Amino acid sequence: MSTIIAPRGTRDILPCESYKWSYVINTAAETMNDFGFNEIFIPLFEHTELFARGVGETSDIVEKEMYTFTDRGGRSITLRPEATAGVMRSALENNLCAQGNFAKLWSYGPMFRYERPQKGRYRQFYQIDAECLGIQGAEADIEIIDLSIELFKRLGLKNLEIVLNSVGCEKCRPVYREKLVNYFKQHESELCETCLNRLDRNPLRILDCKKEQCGKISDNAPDIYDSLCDECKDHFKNLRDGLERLGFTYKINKRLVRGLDYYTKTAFEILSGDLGAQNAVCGGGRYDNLAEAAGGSHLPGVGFACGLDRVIIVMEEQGCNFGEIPAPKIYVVARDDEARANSQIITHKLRANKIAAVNDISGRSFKAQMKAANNCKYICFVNAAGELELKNISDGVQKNLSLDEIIECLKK
RNA sequence: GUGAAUGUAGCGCAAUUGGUUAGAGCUUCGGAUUGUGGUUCCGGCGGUUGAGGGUUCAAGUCCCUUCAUUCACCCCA
Repeated sequence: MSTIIAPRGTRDILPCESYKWSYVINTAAETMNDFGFNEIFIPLFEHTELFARGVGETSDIVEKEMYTFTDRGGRSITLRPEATAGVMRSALENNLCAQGNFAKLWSYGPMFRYERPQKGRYRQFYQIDAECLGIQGAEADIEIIDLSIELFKRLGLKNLEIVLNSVGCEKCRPVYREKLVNYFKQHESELCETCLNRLDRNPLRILDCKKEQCGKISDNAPDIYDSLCDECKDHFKNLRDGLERLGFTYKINKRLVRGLDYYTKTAFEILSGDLGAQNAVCGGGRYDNLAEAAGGSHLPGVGFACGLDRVIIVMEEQGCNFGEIPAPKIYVVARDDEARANSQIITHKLRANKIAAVNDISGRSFKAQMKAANNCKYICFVNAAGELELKNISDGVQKNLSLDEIIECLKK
């Protein structure tokens, strides 16, 4: 019988790494709080229909990447491939934006997509998510981008690039779409096979094709900015002005077409040069039609998703700080075998006073205990008679103290 | 889903190109020395060479299958 291993594309975040994840999540929680975003917990799975309708039938995610199964009640269920649709569903279901109110929400957790794993890409991967619902104006877009940049700044990430685009709305996108199709039809013979496929289903994505021949054709394709309606033009201008007022530099990329169908107007990505081919650490944009697609009433929104796995890879490569590696404050060393019971009692009492304490519970030698104690700040020696000595490891000072005195000393 | 590379102690690696009982290092455990730890020295544990099949007198090494990892394509966080 072979031993069972983790499924492809999943992995364990082991203790030697998990503290880094806690650090990033804690930093995110602080940042979100400073921006007035409230944490929300939503299910890891939803009705398949939510993603099919919300994310879009023609998106790659829905077409080939979802973990979908039928539950025992015959319902079609899907492990969430992204968070926005679920947050939107929850906001509608719980009337978070009733009576013209808005909601600023954040969340984090695992997402699931059936893809071939590679650097910075897993089948179960983690995202930090922020969504601002109920606000039509570009101030919300600006705040969302500001928030993502501030988060990365606090994490110490360097060499990031903001890439910006507008993909229009339900009024102007069809017009642009038609122009595009007409243009590409003239060059049908030169397009690659996948792009030919996109021509009918999702022509905007041809702009995103990285093949050289398609790229050349796209270079002369109609410009989306010529097709934007006045509202979208204004929105995009307000966004750019706002970002400049905050001192951000960004790049416009007309080729930036988010893979999820629900995006309208603003689309943005934050890229890092320190990843491989999967260089986006954060992606987001505005989705004013998602609520209706999910069967609700009109509710505009803008948000981002930040790839935790990728952020941590970049932070490691850039030598960023992950805070202190957690270690107990004090190690209770049994002087001999007869003192072992006492070491457990003392440890128990220290913990009851909220002092992080450990003792050896594996029968190790005195020397081994001393060695293990080396990553603590203090050592407490115990003998069979229950007498205690406290040693400060950094300066080597050691003195006889009662348990109460030790607790008093460590609480400072 | 496609392509390429890789898979040997817990970890990172070696094994004279097919040849005897698969080796050191780090880690771990024990001992000695050091003031009772972080240095040094000695010793122990640790392996069905990813799995299955084949070729051969002989396979870690060659062939096939399979699983997995890594990187890239596609796409995305």
